[in-house]
Amino acid sequence: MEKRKLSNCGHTHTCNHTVGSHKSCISLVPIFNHLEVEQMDEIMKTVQAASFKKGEIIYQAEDPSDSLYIVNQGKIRIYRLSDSGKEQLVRILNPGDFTGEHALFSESMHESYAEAMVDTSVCVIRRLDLQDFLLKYPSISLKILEEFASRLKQSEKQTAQFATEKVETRIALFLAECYDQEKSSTGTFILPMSKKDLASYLGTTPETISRKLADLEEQGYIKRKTNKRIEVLNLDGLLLI
Amino acid sequence: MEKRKLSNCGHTHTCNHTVGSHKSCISLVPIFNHLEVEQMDEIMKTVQAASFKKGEIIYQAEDPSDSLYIVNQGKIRIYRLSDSGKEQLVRILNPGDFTGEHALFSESMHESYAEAMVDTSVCVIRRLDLQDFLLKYPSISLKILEEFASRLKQSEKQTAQFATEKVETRIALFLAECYDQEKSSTGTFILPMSKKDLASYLGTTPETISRKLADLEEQGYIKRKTNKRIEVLNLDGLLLI
DNA sequence: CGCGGGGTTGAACATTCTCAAGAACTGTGG
DNA sequence: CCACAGTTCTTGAGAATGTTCAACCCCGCG
Repeated sequence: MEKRKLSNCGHTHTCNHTVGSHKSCISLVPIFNHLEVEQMDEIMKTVQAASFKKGEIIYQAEDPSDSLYIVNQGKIRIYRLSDSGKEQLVRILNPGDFTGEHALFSESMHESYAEAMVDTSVCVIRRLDLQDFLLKYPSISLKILEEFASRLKQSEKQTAQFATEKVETRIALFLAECYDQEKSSTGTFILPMSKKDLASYLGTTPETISRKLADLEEQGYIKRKTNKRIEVLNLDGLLLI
Repeated sequence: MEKRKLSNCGHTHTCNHTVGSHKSCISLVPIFNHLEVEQMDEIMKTVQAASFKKGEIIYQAEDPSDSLYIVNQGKIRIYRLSDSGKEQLVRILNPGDFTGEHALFSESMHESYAEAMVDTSVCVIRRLDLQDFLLKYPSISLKILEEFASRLKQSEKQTAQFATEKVETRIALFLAECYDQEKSSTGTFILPMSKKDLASYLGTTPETISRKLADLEEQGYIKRKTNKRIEVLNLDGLLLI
């Protein structure tokens, strides 16, 4: 956190240049997007803005966790370090995504690291402010519970995948998922991260990713168009690996 | 769900024999144990009891999920099946634990299986009843959020462990954790499940479990007293593997 | 006492990792 | 616009780690 810039934009409405972007930031988040204008304004008063340069650490393991971070612009890498020092990429946050939720409702430490992948601006809500708000407007709790439930489901699914599937299968499933999400008409999609990050995310090495992609191409399931762009030739086949 | 017995014990207070056990069941659960007597009674009115014989399935993947299950007596195995048909043990529920939370807040399907490991009785709360209750008493939401946050944290930790640690390390960490939880004065603990289940939980095979335990014993970290009872000789060593 | 399931052990095999070297890409300054 | 430096990516070969399959053991239970 070397050159971090913090500006409080809620209590005084003098810094007009950022208020607008906060609002759009907050309203992007599923948790909040059903709120009335007045409630939204109330939240806005407690929100702070912060920006981070590429490579800066937003929080790290062992830091006390007491804020929710919502991405306004940019990209954030969330990763963990194992006891043996190996890194695992947990997820990548894009505008509208948030992090910091795990410790928001219980006082505790972060167990992961958040790093700005590019210059990034975020909105910060402190735990106590959010808790007040939740007690006042219970409907938000249900939204958050929904989001938590969905993350939990996703995480348990991923755990099961690690436990039961081999690397090749995990890669194939990942490709299929990316393809699904982009649903471009060209039959192609773009890998959402570097192969290095992908390896870390899937619990393997860049070398293995490289080799398996070559295998999949050789077997006619996919075709590598450029470094990051991949064409899917046989989706059903991919899902059966 | 062959011989499942359902009895509604809330709306009429005639079946005294079970009301007591429900109450103790509910009050065991962290989510509810801070409630006032009146609120508790209100919940009790919406709770149903169910019992399952050893081996019976409580719910399975694809079943619509609309209830929270709280274990009163017995043991429940929660597991998943991968696309390729392999099974992964997600967790084992003991009295006071609950399941069904993932889909409680969003309409969806179960993705896992719940099977009674022994004769088991549970309390069931339907989604809509619980949601009403949450909106009425927001403080419960915070408790549930806390529980969710803790599960999410745990699950992400486990995912990261699968992604970065080899089987031997995962086993060592698991042993250390069991040892911690039992903190018996004898320096021993009891494996909480069969080696078969343990293999499924840790994403490996019974053969590997067997071999690694033999290795750990040979290297002087542990000593197998009986089939399930293990003595820890060098905890620090275990944690460094 | 024999049956069956879990548990253990061995040997061959499959998968993935590691290390090392070279190729391709990216961004930067001239 | 090009050349260079620093990455990231790919490929190869050998080593480590786990899995599979098969045989056997052990113990509880009918």
